Amino acid sequence: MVVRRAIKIITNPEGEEALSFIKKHHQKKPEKTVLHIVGDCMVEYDGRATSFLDWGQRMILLKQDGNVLVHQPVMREPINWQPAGSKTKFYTEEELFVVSTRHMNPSEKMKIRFRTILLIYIAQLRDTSVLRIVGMETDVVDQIVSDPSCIEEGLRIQKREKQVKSGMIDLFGYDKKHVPVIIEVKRSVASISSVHQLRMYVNDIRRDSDHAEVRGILCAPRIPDMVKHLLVDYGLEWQEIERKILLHDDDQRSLKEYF
Amino acid sequence: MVVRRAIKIITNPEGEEALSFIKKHHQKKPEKTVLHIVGDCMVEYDGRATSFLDWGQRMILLKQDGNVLVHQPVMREPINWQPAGSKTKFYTEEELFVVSTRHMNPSEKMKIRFRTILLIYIAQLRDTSVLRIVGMETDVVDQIVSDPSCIEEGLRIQKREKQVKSGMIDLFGYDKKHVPVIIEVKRSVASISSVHQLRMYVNDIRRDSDHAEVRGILCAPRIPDMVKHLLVDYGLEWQEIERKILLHDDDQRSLKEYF
DNA sequence: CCTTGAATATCGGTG
DNA sequence: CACCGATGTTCAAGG
Repeated sequence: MVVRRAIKIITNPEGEEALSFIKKHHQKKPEKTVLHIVGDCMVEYDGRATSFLDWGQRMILLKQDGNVLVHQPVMREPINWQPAGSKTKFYTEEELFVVSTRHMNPSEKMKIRFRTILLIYIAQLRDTSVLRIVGMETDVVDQIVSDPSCIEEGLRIQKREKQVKSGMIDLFGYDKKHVPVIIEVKRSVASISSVHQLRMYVNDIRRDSDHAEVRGILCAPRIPDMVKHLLVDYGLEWQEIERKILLHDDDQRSLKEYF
Repeated sequence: MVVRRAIKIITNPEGEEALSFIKKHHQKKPEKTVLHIVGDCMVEYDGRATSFLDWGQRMILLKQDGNVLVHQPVMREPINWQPAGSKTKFYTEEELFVVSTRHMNPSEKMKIRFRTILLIYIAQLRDTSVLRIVGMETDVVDQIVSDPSCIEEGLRIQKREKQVKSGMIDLFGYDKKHVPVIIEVKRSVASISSVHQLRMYVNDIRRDSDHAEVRGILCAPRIPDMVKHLLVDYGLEWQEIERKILLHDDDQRSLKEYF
């Protein structure tokens, strides 16, 4: 069944026209409508930061949850925005159409003044679908727990998520010589801060246990040379692990069908 | 169909209509035009991850730089997207209008199939303005330099951006008892890694100077309790600072004028 | 080109 | 509500 829901459009309106158009179609139930404006505007923002954006042609999107996005013709990110829960008012000021948005906690406000408006549309969109991410990554921690030999022969894992002073150790165990082993797992690229983290854990365990020797292993899909050098400096070890992705059968079928 | 000089609009087109509309107005110079589609669609994505999004009414934005955003009626983030540099093709498949986007390195593809289209517009937008943000971290550093007493009475700043082994110290000076003081400034929320950083700097200075005592102060607008505890553990200090915005005269005027 | 760190990060899960 | 960790993070700066 094809459902065609209402969309209201106005092109090239003057300020007052735009205002009455929005008052008529948006103000009643803004929590059910999206509003899109294309036009030449300038933007002021004050809140967590403060910014000014001079005149230019942009696309403004007001969503049902109060999000307001100001998109330039390039870039993935909006150049300005207001977070969900923001309240928006519309008015004219010196014949210019103004969109003014406020948010509480954190306190933020954004003001968009339009010099020219090319298009406004207002629509009640319905979308109940949720994204299914099917490339379920096999949990590396699970993988190591179920088969510690993938890290090293004779390794026994004793605990996962072991709390120590500096934070939470991903995996804790002992090697075949009964030396304590700390394993820090990173999902993507390991960074220098991962090394610091691991180093702190090793120190914590060294202090708290009677073992003079404590090993630390950093596990990640990719470990830059810089990080490896630092690991060597601190007497730590590493293991580059592969990310395994499991697809469900029906997703396999879908993938083949669509691409 | 309503046509204006700077923006082309079509409403409620069938698949073939939509296709010829886009071929006519977009395909010539996609690097100069933005394209926006509102309609009932489903989205498949495969690349760094893999995902499926079932039918629903969404807003699709193709930007001049190849970015493609799929926006649901809620949320600040696009539910699906393709990065800048992506190439997009349009065609019909079993009478459905399809937008297919590819990106190289990393290899990613996204396919949007439309069941119903409410609106398409194509526009050549011009926006040369850049965002001016005021209230940067350097301002906080400036603030402390110009008035060290905002941190502590008797504090003297000797150097900013002092290079040590582990990195760059934001501010270095001495307190009223001539004890070296290292100040690490964070623009927003301080994290545990900030503590590690500061701790390394303190150790560096302790090693390189003859002072047995070296103080380290973490300055940030917000410091979580966890981080404070860690600071206490390591004998470090902190100061929650307020972001003061130093505005240029014209910005002052703007702020006063607009808010 | 690679790497690093910041962000008005956003967003979801957990206590 | 606060905090923490992941993100298909994105983005800009620096080597």
